Amino acid sequence: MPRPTIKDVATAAGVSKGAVSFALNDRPGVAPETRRRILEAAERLGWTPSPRARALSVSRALAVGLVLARPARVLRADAFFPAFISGLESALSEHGHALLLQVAEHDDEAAYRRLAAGGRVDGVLVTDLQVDDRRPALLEELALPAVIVGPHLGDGFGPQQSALGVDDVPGVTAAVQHLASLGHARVAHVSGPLTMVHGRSRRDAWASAMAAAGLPAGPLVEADFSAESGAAAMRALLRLEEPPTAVVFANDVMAMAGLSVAQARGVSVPRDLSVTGYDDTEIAAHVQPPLTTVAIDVVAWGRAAALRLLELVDGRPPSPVDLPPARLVVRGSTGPAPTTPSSSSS
Amino acid sequence: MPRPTIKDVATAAGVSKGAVSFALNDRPGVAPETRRRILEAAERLGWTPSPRARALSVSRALAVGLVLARPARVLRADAFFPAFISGLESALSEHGHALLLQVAEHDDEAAYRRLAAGGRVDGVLVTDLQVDDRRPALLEELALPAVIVGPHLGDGFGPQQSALGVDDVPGVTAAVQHLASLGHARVAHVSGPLTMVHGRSRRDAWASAMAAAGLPAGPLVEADFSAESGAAAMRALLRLEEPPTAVVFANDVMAMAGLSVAQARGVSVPRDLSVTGYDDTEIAAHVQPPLTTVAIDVVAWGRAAALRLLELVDGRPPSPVDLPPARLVVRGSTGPAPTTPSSSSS
DNA sequence: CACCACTTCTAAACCGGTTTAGTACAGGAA
DNA sequence: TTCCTGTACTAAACCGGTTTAGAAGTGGTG
Repeated sequence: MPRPTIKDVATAAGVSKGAVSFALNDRPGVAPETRRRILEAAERLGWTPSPRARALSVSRALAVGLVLARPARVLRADAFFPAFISGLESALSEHGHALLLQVAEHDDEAAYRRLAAGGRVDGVLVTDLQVDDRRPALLEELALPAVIVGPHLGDGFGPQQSALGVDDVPGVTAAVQHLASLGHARVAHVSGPLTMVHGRSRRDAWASAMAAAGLPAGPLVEADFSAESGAAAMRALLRLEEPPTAVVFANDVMAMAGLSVAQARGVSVPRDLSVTGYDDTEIAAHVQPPLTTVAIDVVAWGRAAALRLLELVDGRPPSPVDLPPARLVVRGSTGPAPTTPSSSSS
Repeated sequence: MPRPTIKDVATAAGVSKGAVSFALNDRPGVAPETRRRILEAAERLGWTPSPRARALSVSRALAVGLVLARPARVLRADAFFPAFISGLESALSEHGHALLLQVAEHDDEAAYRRLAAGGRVDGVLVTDLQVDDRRPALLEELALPAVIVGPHLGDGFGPQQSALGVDDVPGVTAAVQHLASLGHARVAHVSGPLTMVHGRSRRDAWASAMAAAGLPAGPLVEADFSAESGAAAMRALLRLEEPPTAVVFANDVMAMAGLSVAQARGVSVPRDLSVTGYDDTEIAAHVQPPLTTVAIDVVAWGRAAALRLLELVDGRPPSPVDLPPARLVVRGSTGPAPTTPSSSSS
C-alpha cells in the first residue's frame, strides 16, 4: 500500500481535501469537533504531508543548498565541513527543511546556477569567500537568498544576503598575546591564501595584535591551509637569517605539519620554537607536543547560519546571534622564548 | 520575471505542453522540424524543467539521502565523509539527482523514517554499519532502496539493497606482511569498535594475516577510532609485560595519537616500535615520523556507491564495479624490528 | 473509393498538496 | 418575515511537469 494522501484522510474523516489542509495548518474556519476528527483520521492512517507536493504548491523548495567549493584533495583533510554540516542540519530539520549538497570542483558559478535554475533550494550558504568573490553578486542576480559564512567584510551585501561568522580577531589576538607574555618578540605568521577572506582576516588580526603588543611585524609566509604548504612555510622560516621564536599558523593542519618539519630539523618545540594552530582539530591535542590552538564551536556556527538563512528566506528580520567566542587552548607547543638567540640543538 | 514554465515554451513554439514534454525527453511522435522549433524556443527562453514538478509527476524524488550517523564529536575529526560526499555528489549530479543530508545524533532510525515518510529521497546510503545493525531490515520495511557502504557482510541483503565497499583485507594484509618482512613478530592491533563492521573486518584481516605469516596472535586492544582512544590503547600496550614491537592501528587518527604517546614515553619510532595507520589522511605524511599507512580512494568509492544506488532505484541490474584497491604507503613510522628485546631508551 | 495503419499532435487527467471562490446554514437585527 | 453577517465547509483552480486517450491528417492497399 502506497503512502496515504490527503485525499484518503479527507474521505476517512468525511470531509473535503481543503478542510484537511486547513485543519492541519491550524487555520481558522474549521470547527473544533471537525478538526479533532480530521487529526484523528490522519493519525490513524499514518499520514504525513508530502514535501514534494507541498513544495510545488507553495512554490518553495523547502530546502537550502550548500556548495562545497573546495577541491576533493583539500576536502579530504578538512575538519570544518563535517561539524558545520552537522550544525546546519540540526537547525534545518527542526524547520522541515532539507540540506542539499553540491560539490563544485572548479566552476562553482555553474553549480550555483544549477541550484537556482532547478528551483531546488530556497537559499544557499556560501563558504570560503574570496576577497574579490563574484558569488554574492551572482546570487543577488539569481535572486537566491544567501548567508555568507565567514568573518565580516566591510562591504554590505544585498538585501537578500547576510554575513555571519566567528570573528577571527579575538582568537588570533589571544594567541599572539599568549606568545608575547612568554617573552617572544619574533612571532611569524603562516597564513592561508590571502585571496581568501579568512586567510586575510587572520593575517590582519595577527598584524594588529603584534602592533598592539608593541612588537615589530614578524615574517609572514603565505600558504594555502594544506599540510604540504604548512611544511614548506616552516622550512622557509627556518632558513631565515633570524628565524622566528614563535609561529602562529592559520590552521591546525599547517601547524602540525610545521611542527613536524621543525622536529625533523632538530628544532625542539617548545624549547627552541613555539607553535600555535587554529581550529582545535581532534588530533591537535594528540601530537607531540600537544598543540596550543584556538578552538571554535563550529557546530553552533552551523546552527546559527542555518537559522539566519531561514529568516532571510522567510523575509523575517534577522535576529541577533551570539556565537560562543573563539578561545585559546594552551597546550605543550608553546613555551617561554629561548634566551640564547635562536640556537638549534636537539 | 519568474522562471518560464513548460507552458511558456509551448505557446512560444506554437504547440501544446505535451508536445514540449515529448520533444525534450527524446520520445518518438514528434516531427523533426517541430522538435527543432521546440528546442529552439526552450533555448531562447532559457527554460529548464523544474525538478519539483517533475518529481511530483513521476512520483520520484530525484534525490538520494545520506544519514550521517556519527555524533558531532566524532564527525569533527573525520576525513572520510568530505571525500566520500564529494565522490557521491559528482556521480549524482551527472544523473540529475540531488544529495540530501540528514544528521542523526543518536536515533538514526527516526532519521530514516523521516526521510522515507517525506518521500524526499528515492534511496539512501548507509554507512558505519554495525555488526548487528537494524537499519537494513528497517529500510527494507520502508521499501527504501539502499546501498550499504562498507566491507561485505556474509548475509545477503534484500532485493532493494546492495553492499559495496573497499575490501579491508588486502590493505591490512599488506601492512602486516610489511611488518613481518621487517622481522616483527609481536604485532599488536588497535581496532575500532568490534560492534562495527569495519572495526571487526580490519581486526579479522589482521588476525588472518598474522596467521598467514606464521606469527602468533598478538595483543588486541579495542578502541573507538577516536584519537583519545588510540592514545589510551597505546598506553595499555606499553604497559604490557612484553610490549609489541609493532602496532597496526585501524585508522590514522588513532595511529597518530598512539605515535605521540609512544614518543612522550620515550619510545622511539620506528627504532623501538613500528606503527601503521589506515586511511592515508593528509596529515599522516606530515607527522614525525611520517606515518606508514593504507591509502584508499574514497572519492572513487563514493562515485561507485552513488552509481549503484541509482541502479537500484531504477531497477536496473547492478553493474560490476572495480574500485582501486587499497595500497600500502610505506613511510617512516615502520622499520626493522628491534634486536634487543623491547628495551626502551630515548 | 473505402478502409486501415501509422504518424503527429492536442486535450485532459494526474501527481498531492494549498488556496481561492463560492455555497449552505446559523443567528441577530429591523 | 426579510435581510445581513459570520462561520463551516466544498468545489475547483493552481503549482509545473508527465502521460494517456483520442483526434486529425497522411499514405498505402484492395
